[in-house]
Amino acid sequence: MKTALKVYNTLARKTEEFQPINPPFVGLYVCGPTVYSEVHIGNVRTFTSFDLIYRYLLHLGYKVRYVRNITDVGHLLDDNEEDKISKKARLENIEPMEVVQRYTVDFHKTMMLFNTLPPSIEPTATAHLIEQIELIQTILDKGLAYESNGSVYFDVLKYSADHNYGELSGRNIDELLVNTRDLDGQDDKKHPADFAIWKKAEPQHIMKWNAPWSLGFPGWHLECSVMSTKYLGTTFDIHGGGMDLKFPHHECEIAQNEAGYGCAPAKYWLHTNMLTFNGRKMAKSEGTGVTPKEMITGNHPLLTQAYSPMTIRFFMLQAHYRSTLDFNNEALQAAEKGFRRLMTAVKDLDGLKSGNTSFFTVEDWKEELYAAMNDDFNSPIAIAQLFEGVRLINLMKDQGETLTESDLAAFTSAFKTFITDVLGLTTEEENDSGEVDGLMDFILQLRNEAKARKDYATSDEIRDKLNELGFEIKDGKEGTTFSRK
RNA sequence: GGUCUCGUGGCCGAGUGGCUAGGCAGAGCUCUGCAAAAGCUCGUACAGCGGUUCGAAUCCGCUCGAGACCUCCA
Repeated sequence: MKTALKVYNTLARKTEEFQPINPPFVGLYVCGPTVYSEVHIGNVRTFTSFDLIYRYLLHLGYKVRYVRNITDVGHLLDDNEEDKISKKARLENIEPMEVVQRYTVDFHKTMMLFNTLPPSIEPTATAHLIEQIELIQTILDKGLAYESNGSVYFDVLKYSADHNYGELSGRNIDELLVNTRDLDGQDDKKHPADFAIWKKAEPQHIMKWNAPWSLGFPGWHLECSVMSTKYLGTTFDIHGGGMDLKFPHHECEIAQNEAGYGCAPAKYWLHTNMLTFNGRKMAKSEGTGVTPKEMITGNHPLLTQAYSPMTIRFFMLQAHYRSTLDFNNEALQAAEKGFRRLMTAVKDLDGLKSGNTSFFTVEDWKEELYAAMNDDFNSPIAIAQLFEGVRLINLMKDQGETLTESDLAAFTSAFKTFITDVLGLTTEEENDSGEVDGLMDFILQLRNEAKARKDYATSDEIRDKLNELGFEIKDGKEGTTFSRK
């Protein structure tokens, strides 16, 4: 390969060459979902983006430990309001951990539909309470947090005396201090910019644990600091998440790690962009989230039809992970057709015969594929290159072009590997047994016999009827094939 | 109000100082009994106005428009 992998590092605000701390090992931490409701399709995009990144790192031969947490501790909505998980539990009159269980299972099922690989470790916040309490104590001991009415707050002002709080999200502390909104009920804090690392629970709060400071629950940012450190070490390679987590979540995480462990948690910070719907960000809290189920069933007022998980995955991969992607029916339908054409080519690849000469240079074609992915995981370009491959495949199939045996093998392998292993695209199961194939072969044989005796009335009738039933008939040079519409 | 991002052909979406992105849709042609599929060709796009430059969609400034973060959020 001529090019090296480069990644856009939010911390540096530029694209940098990717150099793992301990090659061939790579530590990758991604902020996972809060399991208080179904994920929406925007969440799916983020995890699909990191799935692409994970898959490509694996493909390059790195030994990746991919950690993605499950946030199962509720966190405050805002003042005097109970947290999301407790609220949901109260509304549905069930245990908070039932909420957690239900939506964790749902999350896994959904991500499997979209063919994302499971992480190596998927730790939960509730299972790491002890570690979180320990980190709070450490930060307290170092004098960078203070206790107030049973809650513990991170002392941002004191921390920023010799640390650059705001380095990730590009804010400076003075502006932050001036611009922090004045919320009620923050009297416990010395300063509005301070954030809770332990919060005393109100009596009605259901999820709570005993800690030296109070019966309460940990601050939201804490779990990631603790779990990433526990499983990947104090400094690991890549920390990822949605752009919306840059501030305050990731900024606070860095501060906690610096304060508690004395070093920055990650070398590279990668942030994925949002999915918009009619130009607006999807957010659970805004009620603008379209769920994967609604997408797959088409059961949503703004959708004119259902879209399969692979169509959606392909659609997402056609945009770069750092760009916003807007959603509409026309674009999704285009993706559906394009995806089908791509997968048809994959199938056609197996029927190709090699020749004595090659009509293009496989290595050059491959090189561009890798160059695209090495450029900060540019999947849209990689897909464009794959479509160039589709054209080449069709030329071999229909126009008599050839590759030598070894070139054809190399091309086939690269083409398939990229689609299946790197992009994670699979043929949608048509839940056929061999029965349909057998039946179709028989019917098409009858039709070809009719054609042979120029009985076009019969052959067209068969084709039209099969068409109605959802099968598309194609008469090619090498015989007749069919596909589902 | 502060910080920042973006505005590309009918739609989605790459690129980013001079070289074809790609997909879908549309038009024409070839192949074919017809059709489908496929191949080839085409539209000459970069919000507007200035500036820098031999040359800008790409750099700078302004204007307009959209969005994100500053508060839970992927």
